[in-house]
Amino acid sequence: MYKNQRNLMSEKVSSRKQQVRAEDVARHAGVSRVSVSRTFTPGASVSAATRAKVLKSAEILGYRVNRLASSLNRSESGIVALIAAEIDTPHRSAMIAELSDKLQAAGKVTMLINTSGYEERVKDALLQAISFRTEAAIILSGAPDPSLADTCFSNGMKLVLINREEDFPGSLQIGPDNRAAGKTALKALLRAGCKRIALANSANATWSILERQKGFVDAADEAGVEVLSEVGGLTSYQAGLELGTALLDREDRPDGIFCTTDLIACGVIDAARQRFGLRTPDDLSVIGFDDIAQAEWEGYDLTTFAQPTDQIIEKCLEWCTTEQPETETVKLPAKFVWRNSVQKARIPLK
Amino acid sequence: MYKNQRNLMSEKVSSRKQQVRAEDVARHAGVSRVSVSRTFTPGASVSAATRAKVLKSAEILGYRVNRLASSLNRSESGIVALIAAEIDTPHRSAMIAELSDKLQAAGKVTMLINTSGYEERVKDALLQAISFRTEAAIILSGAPDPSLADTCFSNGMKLVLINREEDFPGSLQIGPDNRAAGKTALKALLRAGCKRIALANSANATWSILERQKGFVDAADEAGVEVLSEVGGLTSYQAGLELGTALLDREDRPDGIFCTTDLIACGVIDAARQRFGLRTPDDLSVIGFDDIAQAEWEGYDLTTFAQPTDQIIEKCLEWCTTEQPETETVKLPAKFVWRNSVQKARIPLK
DNA sequence: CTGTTAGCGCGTTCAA
DNA sequence: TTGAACGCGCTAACAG
Repeated sequence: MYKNQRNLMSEKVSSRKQQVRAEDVARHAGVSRVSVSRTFTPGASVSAATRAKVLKSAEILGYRVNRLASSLNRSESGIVALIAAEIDTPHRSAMIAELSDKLQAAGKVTMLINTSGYEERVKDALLQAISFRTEAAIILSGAPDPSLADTCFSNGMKLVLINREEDFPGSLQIGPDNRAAGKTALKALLRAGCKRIALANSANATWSILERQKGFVDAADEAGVEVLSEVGGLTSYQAGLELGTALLDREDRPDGIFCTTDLIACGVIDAARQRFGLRTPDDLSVIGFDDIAQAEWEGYDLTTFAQPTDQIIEKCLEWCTTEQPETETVKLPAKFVWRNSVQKARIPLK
Repeated sequence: MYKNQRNLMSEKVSSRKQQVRAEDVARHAGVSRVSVSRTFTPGASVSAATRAKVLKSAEILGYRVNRLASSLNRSESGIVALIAAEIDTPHRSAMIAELSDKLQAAGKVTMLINTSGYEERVKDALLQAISFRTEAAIILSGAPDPSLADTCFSNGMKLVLINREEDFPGSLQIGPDNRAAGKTALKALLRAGCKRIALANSANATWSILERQKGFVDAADEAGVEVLSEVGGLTSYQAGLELGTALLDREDRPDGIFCTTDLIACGVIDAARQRFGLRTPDDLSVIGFDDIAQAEWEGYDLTTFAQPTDQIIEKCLEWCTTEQPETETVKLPAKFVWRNSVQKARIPLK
């Protein structure tokens, strides 16, 4: 007999993991198992008396609804996958902190999938999300394999790509307007009176970072300004140090540098200060991107662009809870944050 | 009739979310549903021929085993909960990055629960973990309600407390030996020839941070050294700025400061440099704790203690995969990382 | 408002 | 090796 196997076996002998079930609570409370279920289902009709009995018994037995089982039944897992690499990076971790917080507030549960390492992991991550019948997957880094689009869609899984534009039907693609920011950065350096303008970028820049670079370079072309371009290393503080050192070592030393990320900018500022004895903004103007916590630190006081994090997340959640959303691309303006790493002339740009 | 409802209803009319099931694959491959299940169960016996057919059909239909369902059946969810606050903080995010990476490598899935905000959320987080029949919960910040111990235990959920000692039966309590580190810090400052020694700590320090403080102060008492103690603010860079300013403003300005975290240390160093024109290590020796990425930045070059992260995580995973682990408390030595924020005398301490 | 019944998708027996 | 039957814990639908 299967039916009573569990109850017949001694607890210690059982190989199955024990847990308190609705049936246990029902027995304890002297009601039917369904009444227990109803007590924990918002909007279900149970009399106050039964409800009270159930709650009391549940409390005593330490009962919690098994969401694995209820998800299976209602085909709504309540889980949202966050797929990201380098999650210990300032901007990325801030994004994850905000996202997980807001997801919880919306009653969702977040499953974090770390894809640091090889690119292939993004595909695996997505497959894992599908396995868990995740309601949505929010991809913060890397590109998903388009061949998975159908599988996602046929499992009713929403997809959001942050900071990346990809041909992935049915997804929301959202991020800051990187090109516009690059353009603004150039204008700001020009207005600050910079004569020799440079760009510092990493060699393994992502799509969105390259967009910033393009915006900057294009604007320079339009303005007829030459850009000293230094590209190398990873997107990190260390790269910034090296890029800064290389730039400041030049005979035609730049006096205004746009760094595609704040981490790079911090490295550049430290290279200037520690290795060349130069100070921002007096000797050198520096602009970054992301507005990480360190940008505000007194040793950097970095003028930068704040990612429209709140708006991105708001739109994300709205989209994830929409029934059958259409493919959509959203570009939000990055806010220019004036601090004190750019020479005088604090003229607001537009 | 329930049985065929799903197939009878037009896909568009159905309110249930559609998904590819093992049964669909079985039909497509012309085998029984059980064969499909076996194909995806490691170690099950299926003939190569059936297996091939199943895999092909699964590929075509985009089938993925529903882990919600399989978890329910095998009562092993494969999910591990990570419960943490302030996950955008350097040390915390590094910890989460490492943990999630290693968990994945061990075949587990991580559920991230953000408890920033009010303390009560730790309890909710644990309840949520229980609901999802998480195999283990790793608590990185805050203290769980001991009343939940039974519920955790009766659901077979393992519990790990990192950096906190609490009366929570059945759990693993693990972290660095904070007292010993505090002691080492004092010795290092003395050997560096510091005459006026100070401590900078936040006003809302956690248990483990207070331990560092105690270790430092106790060692000072033993050595008969007076400690200028400045306590205030949150455990943050901003607090470090203020604490540093307060300390350096004193008439008996300290020449050696132990900061209970690296973030505070960075603030103190910036206060010294930006507000008083003092440099480390020439005018001031500073020691931190955590060895965050910024400690290595050239502008700080901070002497600090590295958390034994790898060992903590290793032990964590080992413990989580043990059948019925006993309550255990583990203290691991924090590694003293010499950089250049402490005056000369680089004498390794033991 | 309550209890009975059916089924969510899967893995695991048991008997062939 | 394969298929039939059962149950994991739960909720939705049905009937009273």
